[in-house]
Amino acid sequence: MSNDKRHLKLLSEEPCSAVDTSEVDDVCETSGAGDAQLTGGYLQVGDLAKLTGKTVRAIHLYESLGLIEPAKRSKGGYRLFSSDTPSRVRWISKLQSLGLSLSEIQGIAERRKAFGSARSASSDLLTIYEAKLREVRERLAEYQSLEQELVASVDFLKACQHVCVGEPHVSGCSQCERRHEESRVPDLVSGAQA
Amino acid sequence: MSNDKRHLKLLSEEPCSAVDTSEVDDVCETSGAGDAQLTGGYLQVGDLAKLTGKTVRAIHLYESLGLIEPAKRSKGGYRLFSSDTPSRVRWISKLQSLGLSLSEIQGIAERRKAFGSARSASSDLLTIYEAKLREVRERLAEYQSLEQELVASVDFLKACQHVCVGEPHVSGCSQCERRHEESRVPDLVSGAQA
DNA sequence: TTGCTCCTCACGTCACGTGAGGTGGC
DNA sequence: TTGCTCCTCACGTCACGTGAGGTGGC
Repeated sequence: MSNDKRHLKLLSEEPCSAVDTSEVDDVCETSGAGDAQLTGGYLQVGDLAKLTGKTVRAIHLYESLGLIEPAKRSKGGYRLFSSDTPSRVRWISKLQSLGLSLSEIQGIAERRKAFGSARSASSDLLTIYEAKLREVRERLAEYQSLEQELVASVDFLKACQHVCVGEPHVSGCSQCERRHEESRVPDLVSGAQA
Repeated sequence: MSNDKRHLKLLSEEPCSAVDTSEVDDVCETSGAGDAQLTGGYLQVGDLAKLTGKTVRAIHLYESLGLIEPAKRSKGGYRLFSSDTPSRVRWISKLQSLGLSLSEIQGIAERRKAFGSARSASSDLLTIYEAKLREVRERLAEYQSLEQELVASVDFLKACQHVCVGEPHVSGCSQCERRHEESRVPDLVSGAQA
């Protein structure tokens, strides 16, 4: 009935690599030309990308939408981000994983600015997260049933491999399937026939 | 390191509604103008859409890509689909949920046609499904950690509601958070600050 | 000078969404 | 005739991808 067209993108978590020689505790340094220590503690866009698993293009997009902002620019025009930006980008990423569009995320950010009180700001987030928690649990159930169907399909196809001796033609599959007595043919197998 | 840009769309399962007066066992009839019994057992595009939770536009797209095909057309040009098409569309849908693009699905369908033997056709599917099973299990783990972070964030924000008495300004949140002694501030909460 | 990273356009892509203008079928 | 469903273009959308052509910084 409802046309739920939500996309759910999942994060590649990319945790900080262990070596961390800096005193700033929220930023993992990467060795090389873009090292934050060479840019006075700031992160270049490539560093930010690596730390968050996003592309440079995506980060440019988030900036153009007002979701993040470089602390300043180098004299050559390079964006220099402060050390709390990775956390901000991860926040955007996780909200996307929860099915929010970038314009919905803009809305949340703008409401947060508009709210006078901390109480109403946190209450706004609370409402959203409670709803998303219910949705995520539904998605989890759907994924688990997909997992089960994959398991059933793999089992079924392995049985095919044993039954189909002597290289019969593909067109025979629809008849053959009726002879796997064990159980019903999974959608992932039956749908594969044109 | 790797830029995994997979989208995962989830299905709205839309199981057949119970009432089924037809003899065809794979199709649930919907009452009304589009009733398959009025079109000689065939399904109109709107029926197919309802049965699969897809839009008419999506079904047109799948046809243009050669993934499905109407059994015939009415004299007025209406597409008439046979009763096994819903299963085919659900197959497409589930492969999309597994992160396959429509052109990848085209590839699978074309290879299936090209394969001479049933054995090699099922072995092709088997390879794909085994890989997808591993991916789905990774996604499940990621979703579960998202769920946990949502739970932690909801708890945290509820604590905020109790701590923030007297309508302090939002800007105070970053200081306030340090006083919730219980645990670390979740990304979903800390990232919300600009 | 070399090599890597960055800059700003700006068009391309994927899976549809959304009308526009018209016709079929009971 | 009315109302619902369908038809075929064809442009729009969302979150980027992917060059093009040029410059910064060690």
